[in-house]
Amino acid sequence: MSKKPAETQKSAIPDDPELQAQRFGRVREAHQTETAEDYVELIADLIEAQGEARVVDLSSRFGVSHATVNKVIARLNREGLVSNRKYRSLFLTDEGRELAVRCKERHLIVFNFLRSIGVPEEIAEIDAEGVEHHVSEETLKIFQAYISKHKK
Amino acid sequence: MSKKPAETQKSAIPDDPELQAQRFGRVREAHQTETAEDYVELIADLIEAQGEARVVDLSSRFGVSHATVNKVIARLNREGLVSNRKYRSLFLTDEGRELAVRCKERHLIVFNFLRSIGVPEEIAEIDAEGVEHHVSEETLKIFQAYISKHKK
DNA sequence: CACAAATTTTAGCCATGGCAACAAATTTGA
DNA sequence: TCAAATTTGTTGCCATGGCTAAAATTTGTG
Ligand SMILES: [Mn+2]
Ligand SMILES: [Mn+2]
Ligand SMILES: [Mn+2]
Ligand SMILES: [Mn+2]
Repeated sequence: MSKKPAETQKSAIPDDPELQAQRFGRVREAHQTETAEDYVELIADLIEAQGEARVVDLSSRFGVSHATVNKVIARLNREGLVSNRKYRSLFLTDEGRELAVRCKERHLIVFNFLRSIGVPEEIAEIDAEGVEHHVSEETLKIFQAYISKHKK
Repeated sequence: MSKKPAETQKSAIPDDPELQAQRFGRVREAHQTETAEDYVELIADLIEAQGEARVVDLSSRFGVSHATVNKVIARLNREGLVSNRKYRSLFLTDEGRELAVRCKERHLIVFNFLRSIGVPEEIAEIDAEGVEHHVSEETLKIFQAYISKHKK
């Protein structure tokens, strides 16, 4: 029953269970940090562009209710990424600011890479927003190298 | 306070709020379907490789408890992707099988693309597992074209 | 100032996907 | 055969991130 023709199977046989589990574990980890990453990135952008970041802005730019934003902000505060006082605009802690910088760099590399292989701008914007959280440092370096090599 | 030097800012000004909201909405949509995609894909692989897919296998390969697997399977059943009878191994519905095929194709394209730009095998395996869910059809076509052009 | 509008917070609800612990069924093997 | 081991299912807990509705605060206007 498990005697397949010894041909080189497409892939059929999933790899070692533990290896596979590690990979899925990595994806779950990424999901854990994803919200935090997008929030600090957008907060940093808003502060830079408008001088301050308000719940209303996050709400409209993320496309979620302000109640949701509040709940997430509470978590980020608890985790030391955001510092906020009641009814006042939002600030990043040092840690939050550092994370934002790293995320913006990464986001831009993913976006530029997609553009450089020919993905249309708006599509690249959409894909980058999700892909960024799942690209390893190694792959990021390769993206960066590719961009450098292919820019005029 | 909001008077920046009129230089060409890196990106600073986030784009139109509604556009941005659409992008994040897309990412949230992808997260909705992500679990289903990985499950049907793995179930299909297991059936192909071992003749059947059991809760135990999913549990060990995803690296989560069997209780979690059970809960997800219940949802996939409710959504018409998986058909299962108590204490029996798992099956895909026609719809589930179709989804699995599409997901495997997409997964493979993402993986092969990463390999073709020089990402090491295991890194490519890890990244592909997350990236696959956030790559648009358009980008996928570009990936595919790139692979075709660069295969020896 | 006073009051209306906008913003923020809170409360309470839901679905998903994690977990441990216990219960039930099936399979294995002595 | 039948007891032990394995597998599967169930229950109840938690955190996250969605929502609506209502309350509290700040802001802006007359
Ligand atoms: Mn993102
Ligand atoms: Mn981003
Ligand atoms: Mn995946
Ligand atoms: Mn996959």
